[in-house]
Amino acid sequence: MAAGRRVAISDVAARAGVSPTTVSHVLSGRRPVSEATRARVRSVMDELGWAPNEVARSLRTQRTRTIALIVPDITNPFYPSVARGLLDVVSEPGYQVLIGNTDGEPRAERDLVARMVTRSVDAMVFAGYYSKAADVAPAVAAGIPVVLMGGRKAAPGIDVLSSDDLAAGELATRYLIERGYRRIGFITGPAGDGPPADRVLGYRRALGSAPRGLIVREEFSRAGGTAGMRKLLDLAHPPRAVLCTNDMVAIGALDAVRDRGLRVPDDVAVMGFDDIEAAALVSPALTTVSGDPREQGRSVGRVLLGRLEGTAPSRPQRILFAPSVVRRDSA
Amino acid sequence: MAAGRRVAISDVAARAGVSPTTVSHVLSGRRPVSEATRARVRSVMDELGWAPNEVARSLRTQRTRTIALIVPDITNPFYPSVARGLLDVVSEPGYQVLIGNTDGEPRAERDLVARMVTRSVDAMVFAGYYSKAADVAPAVAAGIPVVLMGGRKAAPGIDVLSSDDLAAGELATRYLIERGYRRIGFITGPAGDGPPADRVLGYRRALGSAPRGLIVREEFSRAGGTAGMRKLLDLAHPPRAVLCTNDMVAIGALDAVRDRGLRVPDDVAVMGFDDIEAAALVSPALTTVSGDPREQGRSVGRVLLGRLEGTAPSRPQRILFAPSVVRRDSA
DNA sequence: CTGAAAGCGCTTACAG
DNA sequence: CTGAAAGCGCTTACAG
Repeated sequence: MAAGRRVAISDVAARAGVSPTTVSHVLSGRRPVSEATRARVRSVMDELGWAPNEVARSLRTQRTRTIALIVPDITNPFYPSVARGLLDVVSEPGYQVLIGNTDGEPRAERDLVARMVTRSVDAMVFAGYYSKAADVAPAVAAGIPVVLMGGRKAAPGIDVLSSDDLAAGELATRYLIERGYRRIGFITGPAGDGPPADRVLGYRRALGSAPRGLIVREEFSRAGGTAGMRKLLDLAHPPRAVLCTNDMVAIGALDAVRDRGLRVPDDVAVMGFDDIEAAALVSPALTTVSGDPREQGRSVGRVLLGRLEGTAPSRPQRILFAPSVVRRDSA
Repeated sequence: MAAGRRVAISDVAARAGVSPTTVSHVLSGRRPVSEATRARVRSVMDELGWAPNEVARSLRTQRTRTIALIVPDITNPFYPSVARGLLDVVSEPGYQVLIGNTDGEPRAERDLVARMVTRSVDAMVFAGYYSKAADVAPAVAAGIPVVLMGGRKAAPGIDVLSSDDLAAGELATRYLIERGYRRIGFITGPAGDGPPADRVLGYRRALGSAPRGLIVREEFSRAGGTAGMRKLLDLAHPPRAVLCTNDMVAIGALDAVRDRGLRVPDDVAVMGFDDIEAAALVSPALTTVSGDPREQGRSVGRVLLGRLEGTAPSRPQRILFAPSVVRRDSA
């Protein structure tokens, strides 16, 4: 299939009767080349169908124009959206993205980070459920700019971009309050920290007073949502609105309301977080709070591009993404 | 940040008092190295934290251990699953995947294919809504093995793997027939070819006789499904079961049934294709036909690996993926 | 069991 | 305006 040797810059040079140096310069425009020479070289390039070998170029320039994107599960719709946003901004300047899937396994994470360093990626975005600076230490040591998504704090050489879950919890709660709800329940997961805990924190903050017995802990799943909603509905004074830690849990909560022969939002309003695709498709369509993952990806791309262009070796950033309410029918 | 020059194989060699040749050989195991030397080199590698520079290695070996995955929209959940399946099989042998998003635009497609060739990817998977051999010609010309997903026919240097949509249409229809349905409707999209047309073809084939007036054409959308179902329900003899060209259309059909105060599946059974995430989450949960995208990705990976190992320069393959019914509550 | 040397295909000081 | 040469960091014939 491969018709012998690939054509190289030396072939173009020979055929055009110039040196490789000149060919390189007509390509880059980094130094003047006479009009005549330029035209001749150009036409030989076309004739031979030559394009510079990126690998050779990378070895020489020490830049690969490659960005590593390491995620726990590319199948979780949040990450493809992030990838899309990242591509939106880095494709134009010529970067490509190398994808890695870790399943959240520390071993796979270490392996992937190491391999990406070995491949001399120009930058790295590392997303994890609980990302820490230690996870990307080898990349930082190699001088590769990295942004951590979903982490808690910036560190030397590491920018951190995360959803503002506290703000999200607060926003959702205030949205409900503005619509006249006073007794608002919350179905969350097992105790712990991270995004779920922050969402509850925001809820408490918006409410001012700590709601008594209105926070229920279940699994992070549809079944968990169903169980949680049942408990809330069985209360002497059930809440008139309930916040669910994510959309999947909210969908489970919807199931429970339907099973009881009640109506959403007339009998209970239900609200989720994340805005997964299904949120718009269930019935009633779910009102939820979104962190706009594609925009997060774009933002990550911009930060990285800034680091790559080295415009001011500024101190590590921590950016929190403002959430917004996606208003639909369930609340 | 970068602490000066990266450590290279020559640094390891110097420090271990051997030649780079030997260091390379202890790494590759391609020729015997004395026990003592090997131990010394190994310990210097650890001490210096050296790992071979993949870029230099690629330039020398002419292999990048990189596979390009070019898709129309990484945000369409089918593709992340394919990506996952691909990673499942190619990660172990050390390949990484470079992702490209085309939005189905011919210009972007051409650009990406060209760039990937320039980067010397070892293999390419190109997925499009209507993939053609011409789209990947530059890769084939460069001797890069490519598999086309969603294309119609194999060609020299190109393997084609697609969902078997005809079988899917047939399977869905037979499933319904076995459950006692006789009048079966079909909501499809505007006339054309490709997967939707094949699904209808399979339906006709399973039915034997051409159903009169039970095929309805609408947009490929939720609204299209709603409109289509309304038409079907307005018939003098409405069908008792309806197949929808994809899950989104089926979800729209569900909306229409609900609006009429009818019940699924008691009054009408509804079935979709693709098994998108939302299929399991709507109510009633949608019975659908799946092409198992992750398995498709794995299969693509295996085909590519076979080509890369060059085990038998076999003729181009065309593989059709057998669909299966995902039985839930709507039919 | 080990090493010197060539070469993969570029870009970029250096020199004119 | 142009070219010769070095060098990025490896691997692999070739030689001993």
